[in-house]
Amino acid sequence: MTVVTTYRQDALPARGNAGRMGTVTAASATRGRESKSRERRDQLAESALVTLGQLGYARTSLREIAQNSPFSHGFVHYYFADKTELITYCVRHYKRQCVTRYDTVVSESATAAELVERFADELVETIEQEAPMHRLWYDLRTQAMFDPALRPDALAIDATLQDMVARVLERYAELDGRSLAVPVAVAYPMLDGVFEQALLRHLSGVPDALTTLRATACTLLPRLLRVR
Amino acid sequence: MTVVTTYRQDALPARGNAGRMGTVTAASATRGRESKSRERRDQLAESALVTLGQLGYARTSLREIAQNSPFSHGFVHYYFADKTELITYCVRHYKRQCVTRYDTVVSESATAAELVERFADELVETIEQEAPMHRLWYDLRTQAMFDPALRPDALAIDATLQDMVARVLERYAELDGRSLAVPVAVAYPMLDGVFEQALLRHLSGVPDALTTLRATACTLLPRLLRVR
DNA sequence: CCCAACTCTTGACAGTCGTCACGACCTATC
DNA sequence: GATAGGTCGTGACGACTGTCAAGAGTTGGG
Repeated sequence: MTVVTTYRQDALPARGNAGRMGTVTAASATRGRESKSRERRDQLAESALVTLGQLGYARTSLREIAQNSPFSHGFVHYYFADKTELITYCVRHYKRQCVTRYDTVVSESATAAELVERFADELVETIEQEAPMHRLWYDLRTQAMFDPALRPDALAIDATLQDMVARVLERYAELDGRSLAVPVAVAYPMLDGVFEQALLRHLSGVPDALTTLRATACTLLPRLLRVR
Repeated sequence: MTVVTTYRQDALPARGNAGRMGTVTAASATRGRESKSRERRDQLAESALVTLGQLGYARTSLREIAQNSPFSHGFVHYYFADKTELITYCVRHYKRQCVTRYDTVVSESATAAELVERFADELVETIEQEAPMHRLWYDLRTQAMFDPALRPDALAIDATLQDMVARVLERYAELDGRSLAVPVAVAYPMLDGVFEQALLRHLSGVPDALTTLRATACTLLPRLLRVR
């Protein structure tokens, strides 16, 4: 069984106005349709992300997504050709808002010590507020180990998250007047592993999972800089 | 919908001789049956682990497991009451043989430098030889974030793996005459994150994923010890 | 040698899944 | 205001799932 994966533009619906559409119609009307179409897709993605975060990738059916949204299950297949197309669109949609998570920490911290503290706080707060979202991300990344169709997205998001960590660490090094002891490509998986473990333990009801995460971050970050 | 989870002994089959059986039968025959029952369960687990490693937790059906084994799909339900019972039994079965993975590295390395080299080699070899097994483990751990029934097993296996890493690192510190700079509870998630990232990249066809893993391990381990 | 218990296979049931065709509704254009 | 096309809900199909009942096949004890 061979699977042919075709890349589709994010803005174009699956079957809606996907075909030839600018034949006679005015360009303005087409643009109006396109924007409305994207709007619908984003509405559905927003709703689907909640369900996906609750149930996980495998247990979430298209019907369940539709049921937890103001739309019907036929609506889903009108705007998305496939289940995987919906999923990847949802995760890309989530990615956009996730990247800016630590930007204020980077821009507002005046000293290295302050940056560490605020970074650790933000780590904890992220789990407290968006634990379902993050387990969904880990779910997708793990499924990418099995399904080749998910790998480009998983690797791309990983790269984006690594860039996010890079901005934090490089600003931290700059504030402290030192340089990074390990490349970001090493530091990111390390921090990610610590974060993932804390997420699992937090979801499992381990009481001090988040306080441990905070302490770990505070002791770990200084060790990522070169000894003076 | 409430789900009642009942813990079952590993040695007892689901419905086979699980009921009252030692009424008139000789105890020796009962023991013989028990051992044969466990043998059957292990045979099925061995076969199921291959399928699970190929398809992943969600995509693997009981029929698929049976089809890739010399047994029928009814056989599965004769020895295992539930799908989750089969899965957890399989993973426990795998856990037993995984723990001893780095024991020779610990016992045979004469110097700290040799231990680092052999540990890094073993990391790479593990991915090369048992990538499907490890993505299955990551799959199960991620599913535990959603399904509470899997959490005890996931946390238990994580603890076992952490103990394994602890034996390596403590021996490494001993050989080098230094002490660990970070507790093992921090070092394990770090190394696990690096390993997980390398596994994903290796499965995704990134060419230098394993050589990068090896280099990372060699530079990371010395940084886990206190400065002299 | 027979009978009973154990072992395992076959077949089927109820439910859910992704997918799609059909038709109703709405909107805008002539 | 008729009409064509975009938009979306309803219903159904086929495939697949976990689960279980019923009955063959096998084994061992009397």
